[in-house]
Amino acid sequence: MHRQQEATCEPKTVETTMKFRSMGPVAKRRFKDDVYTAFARIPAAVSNPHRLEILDLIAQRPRTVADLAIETALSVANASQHLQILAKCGLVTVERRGTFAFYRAAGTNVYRLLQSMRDVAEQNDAEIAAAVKKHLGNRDAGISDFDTVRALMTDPNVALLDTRPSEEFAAGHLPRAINAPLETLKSGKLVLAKSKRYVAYCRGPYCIFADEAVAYLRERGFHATRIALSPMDWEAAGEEVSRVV
Amino acid sequence: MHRQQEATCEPKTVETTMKFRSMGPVAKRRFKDDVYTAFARIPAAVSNPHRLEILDLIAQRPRTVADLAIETALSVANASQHLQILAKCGLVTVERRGTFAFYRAAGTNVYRLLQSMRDVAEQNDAEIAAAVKKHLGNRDAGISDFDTVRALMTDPNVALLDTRPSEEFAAGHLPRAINAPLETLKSGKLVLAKSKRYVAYCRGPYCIFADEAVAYLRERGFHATRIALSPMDWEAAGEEVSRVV
DNA sequence: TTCATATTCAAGAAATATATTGAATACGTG
DNA sequence: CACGTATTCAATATATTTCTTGAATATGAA
Repeated sequence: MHRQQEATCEPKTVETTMKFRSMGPVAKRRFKDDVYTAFARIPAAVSNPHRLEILDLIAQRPRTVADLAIETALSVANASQHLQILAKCGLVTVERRGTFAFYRAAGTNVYRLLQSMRDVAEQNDAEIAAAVKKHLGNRDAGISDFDTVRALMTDPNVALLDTRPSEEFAAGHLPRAINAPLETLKSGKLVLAKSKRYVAYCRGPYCIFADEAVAYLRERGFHATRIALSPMDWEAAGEEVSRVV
Repeated sequence: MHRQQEATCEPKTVETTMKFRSMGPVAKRRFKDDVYTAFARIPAAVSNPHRLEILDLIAQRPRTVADLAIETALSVANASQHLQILAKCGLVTVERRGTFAFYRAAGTNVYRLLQSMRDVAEQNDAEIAAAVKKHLGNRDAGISDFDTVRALMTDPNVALLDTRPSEEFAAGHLPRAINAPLETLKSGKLVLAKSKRYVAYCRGPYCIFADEAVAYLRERGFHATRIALSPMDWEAAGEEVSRVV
């Protein structure tokens, strides 16, 4: 609820609320059932692991059905069905170009929903921490504090590395970040300095692109760390991301 | 994700990330499946209309199973099962006193999750607006802007009315609000003035307590409007609510 | 101890969600 | 037009969720 409105002290509900007609207990129950059933559509849409993964992926950049099917290891038909469920309640939008259907996240409020789900999951549900620990051990996803990241962005001794694929970098990255997926690092095309501090980020705290990049750099004697903040977090907080034109 | 951390520029992930071992494609898929399955527990828990209603109710104040069963028109056994699902992933906590089990919302982050679900639902899913309109017509839930509410709270010509039951008022209300459920208004125990502006609130934009109070007051010639903001919104934004001791 | 009450448990039926399969549609290209 | 490709549709089998029912447990009071 509650998109912020202009601060006028005179509430503007006078005439509309006038029409309120009181409901009997049966009508009240029907009303509640209808409203809660309607609202439950949203969590139902994101209550499936595959749809969560799909949303995370298209939050990074628009993707076609076939793209998503490959990345999520689903059949194309199945991916299409999941996307339709997401589209039906407005979480994603489609743009059709020729035979292709480009799906994208409907808005930053969708990402904010994902954020607050993760927040609750991490703080309240021990089983989630266990699932992550099982695969990644005690690894720390790194800081996600905006002021710290802002400081890193302007520090001349720091190089911010966006370790995601170039398409995602192009669709939106942290200001001053350099696109450095593992392949690019391995290719040796980037000139690195031992005197620099490399700070890597990727899609978020549970993405391992940044971990891979950090491990690679450290093995070669560079100073590298990861942060948990993603460009989506940055944008969802109202900050500007940079795009490749 | 992303609880804010202290702003230290030196990331503290140095040793832990050191241990990162790269995964093969099969391990990566297993990792993603595990993580997304774990995270999906949270939306799955809130994807049921009855559990949404239960959460909304215990966000207002702790309640027993029997209480909730009555308020939601569920059988006690069914309500208990729903509560256990919510408890299993940490959305609610139980405190047992004698034979009673008091369930309460686990924290403000749970309410924030509900908020962002509502936000997405309202902005992205037309079917939800339709469900509300079907029962309430074009009624406006009123402002939910914090600065405006702050101004109303200090305006001497305005009386803030908390139209919820007294138990919920006691558990937390907006500063300077007066508890005025419909029954209390009808009882005539409250001294009202035509010169005052009455501003009513209740559990949130889809609660009709405030509408009922406003309709009652207007019929009797008082100046009354409703706002959409609830004490939970107020508290979730980091503001202080008042409690009855 | 016996009883009443609050809650939970367990088993089964009904409803819903999901993945698979193969076919259908729709578009661009030669 | 015919063909290849991207996507969607429709039907089915399977798995999961939900509600109901009746019993079980646990606590406090008589």
